[in-house]
Amino acid sequence: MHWSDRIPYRQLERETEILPEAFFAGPTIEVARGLLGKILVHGRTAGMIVEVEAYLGEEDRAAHAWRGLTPRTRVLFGPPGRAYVYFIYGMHECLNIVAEPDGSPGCVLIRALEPTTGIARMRRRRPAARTPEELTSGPGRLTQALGITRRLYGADLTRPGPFTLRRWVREPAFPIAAGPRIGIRHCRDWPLRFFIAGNRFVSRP
DNA sequence: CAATAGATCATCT
DNA sequence: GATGATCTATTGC
Repeated sequence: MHWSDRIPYRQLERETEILPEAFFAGPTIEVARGLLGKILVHGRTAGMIVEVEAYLGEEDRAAHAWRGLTPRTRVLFGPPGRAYVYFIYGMHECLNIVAEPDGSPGCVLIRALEPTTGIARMRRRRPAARTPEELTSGPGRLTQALGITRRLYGADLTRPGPFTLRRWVREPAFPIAAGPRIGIRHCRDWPLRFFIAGNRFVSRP
């Protein structure tokens, strides 16, 4: 029960369904909390979301959308349920999900996953990981493990295909905790980081 | 363990 | 030309 898949791909297809666009059209904070426990799928690899951060629109100075519409932030101002992938620190890709109705630029940063499916493939993509936690605990780590890059910028996660967000047909219950966001300068105290309390795959317990 | 340096580039000033 | 929603290896306790 160390490096083995918790959920085979076939079972994942059977027991989960794609989240509809309406799921992402609500207030960013609600969408962020709602994404906990959902399944991010890319190709034959997948993981359950255990940690996220909400980034609001013009009132949030830490958000990329704060400066308004630019070539990079274009997708944030479009319809919800799309992927906002950006490159940071000359090295890493980060995945966000666009929230709020068309025209309103909220988004949710995916910070950590619990790997469920395709773990052998994830290990090949992340040879530096020495434990299952190091595979997908961190925004740059999980994109590397799942093979997510800027190539997927603007992708629609609500359409059937290799890149989707899913929910369990029978949803389990779990405790949610909140705290300040990580690695930002502005709005440091806003409690917009949400995670599944007690989960080993959260990036900072 | 904790602290820190280095990698390295898109974006905006 | 500076900065950043990070990760890794290395050093020092």
